[in-house]
Amino acid sequence: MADVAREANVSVATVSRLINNQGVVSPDTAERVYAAIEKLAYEPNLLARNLRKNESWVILILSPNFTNPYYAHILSGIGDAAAELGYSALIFNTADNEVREKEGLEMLKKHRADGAILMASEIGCDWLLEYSDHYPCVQCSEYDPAVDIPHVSIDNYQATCDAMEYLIGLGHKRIAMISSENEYVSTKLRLKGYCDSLAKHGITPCGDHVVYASRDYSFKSGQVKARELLTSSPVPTAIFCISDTLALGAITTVQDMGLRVPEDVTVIGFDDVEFTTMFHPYITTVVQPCYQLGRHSMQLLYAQISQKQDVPRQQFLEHQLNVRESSAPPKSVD
Amino acid sequence: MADVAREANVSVATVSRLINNQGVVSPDTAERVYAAIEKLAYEPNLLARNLRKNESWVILILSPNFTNPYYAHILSGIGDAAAELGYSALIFNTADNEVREKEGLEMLKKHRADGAILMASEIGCDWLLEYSDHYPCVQCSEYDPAVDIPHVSIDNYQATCDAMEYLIGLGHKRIAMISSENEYVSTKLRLKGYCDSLAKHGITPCGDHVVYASRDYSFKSGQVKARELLTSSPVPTAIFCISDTLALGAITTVQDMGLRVPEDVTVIGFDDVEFTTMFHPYITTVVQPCYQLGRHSMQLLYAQISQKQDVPRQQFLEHQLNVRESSAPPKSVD
DNA sequence: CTGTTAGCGCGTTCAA
DNA sequence: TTGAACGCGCTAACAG
Repeated sequence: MADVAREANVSVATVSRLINNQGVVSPDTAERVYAAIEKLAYEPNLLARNLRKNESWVILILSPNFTNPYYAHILSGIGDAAAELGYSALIFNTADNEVREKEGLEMLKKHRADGAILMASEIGCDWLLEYSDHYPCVQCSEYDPAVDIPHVSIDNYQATCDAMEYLIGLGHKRIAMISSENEYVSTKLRLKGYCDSLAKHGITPCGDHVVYASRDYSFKSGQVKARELLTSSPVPTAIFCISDTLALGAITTVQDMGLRVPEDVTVIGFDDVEFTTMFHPYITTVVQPCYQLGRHSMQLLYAQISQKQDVPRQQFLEHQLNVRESSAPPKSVD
Repeated sequence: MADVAREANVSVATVSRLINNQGVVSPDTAERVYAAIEKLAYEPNLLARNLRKNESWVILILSPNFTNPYYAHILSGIGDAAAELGYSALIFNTADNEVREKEGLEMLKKHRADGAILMASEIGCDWLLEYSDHYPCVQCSEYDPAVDIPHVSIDNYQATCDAMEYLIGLGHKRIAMISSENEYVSTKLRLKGYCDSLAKHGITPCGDHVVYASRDYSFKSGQVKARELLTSSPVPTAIFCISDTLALGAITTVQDMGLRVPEDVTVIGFDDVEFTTMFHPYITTVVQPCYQLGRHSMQLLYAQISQKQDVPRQQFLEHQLNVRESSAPPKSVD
């Protein structure tokens, strides 16, 4: 910057004013400065600027992993929105580990980032308040209703009710659910939506018809749990899975057991990731707007960082039931 | 830091020396300082430290997207290795766009990052030298053999030859290839491996048997191109696809046309992403060690940043052919 | 409209 | 073994 100033015969203050569009600079000096910047290929040193202004223009993304397509799409949305707002996005893999998560949040204290977006917080994450009280934080998809941190998600309860209404409308009565053993609020709400919907229609759920897959919704655990369901009695005519990967696992197992989807068993999923339409039967699923979830999280974070007034604590995005090939009425209505 | 110094009755220099393990500090003053750090929950300000040392401890990852599982796994490897080395990983979505790519690399000039890892560079990327000459850069998976930038990848030529030897060994003679219209070195080398392998066995390739899918290996284009192949004459008995997504598209098309995989047509893929074993037929494919590709890229970048001597310009990782269910001998050997 | 100057928080001389 | 002082490159307050 000093070089530019010398080259243009002005002071560094003038150069600074110009590149920050601050104050007024006469047209001809401006031209000289721009010429010097061009000539010397000058780029401002963010290290110095950020120290001076005490801001990093970096945001932190905490995720249990980046290969799961669900997280990958959210990541994508955050990244794009961040870039548009002039921020750089730092990724931090928590490996689903609270210690790692705290490690990541320490970045905030060290001024490496101006704020953080957290994915996959479980119920009982009040310890997060220690950070969110001091630094801008947003939770994406998962949150604790009892903990007051701004978050964005879909309405998991309503989404599940929609799916259940659809299944019940199809004539299904013996509807099973493959839930998960994690402590996500989405898991809780989906279970509640399932139970309430059955109750509303006077259907008594069979105790064996709710099973719990691995915390990360693995394909394999979907297979295992589907087998459990199909060997239980009475056998369900429909299986509601809280993720597409689980649904895919369930479908393969149904088929391996010599049954057909949807003729013998209906299977529906949740999320709508790519592979739902990569092979038949295309999977009927509840669509989550992952990319938009990411974008809105970033915007919410930005609102906090820029100290906007009345930042919403909660934001719900629209979900949608996509009916495809893996669902149909039950064979015989008993 | 001044607070800590005051609290411990020492100067800031002593505090600094201590947290950087520099010089010698007497045990008892050290203890006082540590106590003060603990008491005040002091965390060094990276903004200031980095300005002083003129380094950011951030590395930049340029990728055309983060949702493609292939890139997502590399990203994961880079991120983990970076964290182990004390670096933070910045993601930058180039959207397969050269302008965006340059935009990303400008981060280096601005001192936002100490180095960059580039994915998906095409042949003819000499313009990159403008950056790689001044800042540490590594190319992951793709590179230009004519451009001297350190890179890590598999041996695409040998990998393709291995796959072709397997197909030919199975008895296939009419082997088609779904390549891509991009300009990646991997695409070139795989095409060469395909041609050379056929020639080596005295098989004259049919001109119609090499088709070019979309640059991003989309599922849909795999379907379209497979249909072209299966309606050409003579009909191929095997299709070698340069990505698993293409292979999956091809398989669904084969099936939609009333044929069976592998009984009527053999299909093999490349990369080995999750869905190769998510439904039948499990896909025979060439395994790329994506995660390791990412890790090694980061290590190579680190070697450059720390000015190690004799940083290798080229690094090949092991590939492997995974034979599964989508490949078999042709029905009739003609 | 422009220049001088202080200081962001730290690491690193140099002198004591 | 410790502390005082300087400066990294920049922005902002103030003076002119």
